[in-house]
Amino acid sequence: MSELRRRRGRPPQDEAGKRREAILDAAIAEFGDKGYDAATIRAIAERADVDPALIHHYFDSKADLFADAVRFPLRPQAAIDAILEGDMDQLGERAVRYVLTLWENPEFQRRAVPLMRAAMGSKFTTPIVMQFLNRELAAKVAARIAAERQTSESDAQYRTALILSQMYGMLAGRYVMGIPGLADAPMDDLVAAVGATIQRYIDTP
Amino acid sequence: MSELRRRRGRPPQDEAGKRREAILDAAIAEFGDKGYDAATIRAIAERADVDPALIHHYFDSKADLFADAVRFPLRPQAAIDAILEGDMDQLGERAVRYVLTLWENPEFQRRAVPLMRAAMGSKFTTPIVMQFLNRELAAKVAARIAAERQTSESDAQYRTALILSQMYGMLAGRYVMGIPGLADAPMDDLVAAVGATIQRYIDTP
DNA sequence: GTCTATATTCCGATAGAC
DNA sequence: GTCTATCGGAATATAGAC
Repeated sequence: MSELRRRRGRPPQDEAGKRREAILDAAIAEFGDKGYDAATIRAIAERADVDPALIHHYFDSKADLFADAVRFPLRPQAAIDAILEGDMDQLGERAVRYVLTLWENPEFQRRAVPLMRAAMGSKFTTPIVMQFLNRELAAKVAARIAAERQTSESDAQYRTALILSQMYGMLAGRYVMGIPGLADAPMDDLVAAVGATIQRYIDTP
Repeated sequence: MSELRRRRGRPPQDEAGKRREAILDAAIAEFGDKGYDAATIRAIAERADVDPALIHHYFDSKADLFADAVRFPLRPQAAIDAILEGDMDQLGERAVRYVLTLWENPEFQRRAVPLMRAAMGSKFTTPIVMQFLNRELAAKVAARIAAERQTSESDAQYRTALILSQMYGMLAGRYVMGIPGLADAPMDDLVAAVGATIQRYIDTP
């Protein structure tokens, strides 16, 4: 009995933090498959071939583990500014191409999927994701639109929201839900089609 | 003690199915607030001021309760055909206006939100929602586009997926996540802006 | 129809030996 | 760092009295 137990006397510390990495990797996969609530620490431990208690040794709580698991994708920060700086006429296509290229990176995708799920998960998780999204992205886009197009602040916010809604729908459909026709579409097709939409949300009065 | 218990000796059967309605109403609210996994039968029972066991009397399982709670929104079925029948040139605006009008109905919205959450909830809930969506909606749209525009089946599927992605993003942003600028936009503005997008996804080669 | 009581399982988290 | 053992609670679900 007790055969679900981890094998005992594990070589203490294979290499520095190797098991910790395995835990994070398993957590990303579990949160990505099941969403935050349905994912369990025990299932993550089993997936990482690790004792559940070890997870609590490395991470204080389930919420902390989730935060660490999705930390990576927040990186692109710098590139966003560069994209917004270019000429306004091709901003739509440029933005879509950048976002899609980012998502084609499997490492990014794996960490971003749990965040996309959390954004729609509950009325409690939504504001957490939205706060980050607004601070890192939406505010900058709205400011750029307001400055260039010289519209009111609320109009810029409205245009930004339209852009976000199409971006979210595209990414959710392609990478999370796997909608047929969208998940397997060539990137260039999407850049042209959705890029034109974004551009129109920027331009049209 | 045991003061969390329901008051005993409830008037047997207020009116036919009145408590059952209260349970369904509470379930819609809980599933809408927290999503399927985080919502609990106990919390639903407390919200409905009902004993948890009574829920199991009316509904066999949590999944059954969820299914019954969101059953209503599947109704519009008939109207979809009417919208697709009209002239192709204004199909975009017509579709957006119809969808938004539907969602402005609070009864529809309350039941549709849990479904939208479930669509992004996990890799297990996604196909359940998608199957319904495809059968009731996507297939018809794709057929109409393929017939009218005389494109290949896969091209029609691609266009339909683009349309769905923008629709999902708009509804999720406006009614589920409550994105500022989108949640409070006048319906006519959205009909014009998003309607034009949908129309372009139908038309542009 | 309604509720008490409970079976059964699983959860996140902790204490402490090694 | 790793694992055993377990705490304390909450989950869904069921059996059966009233």
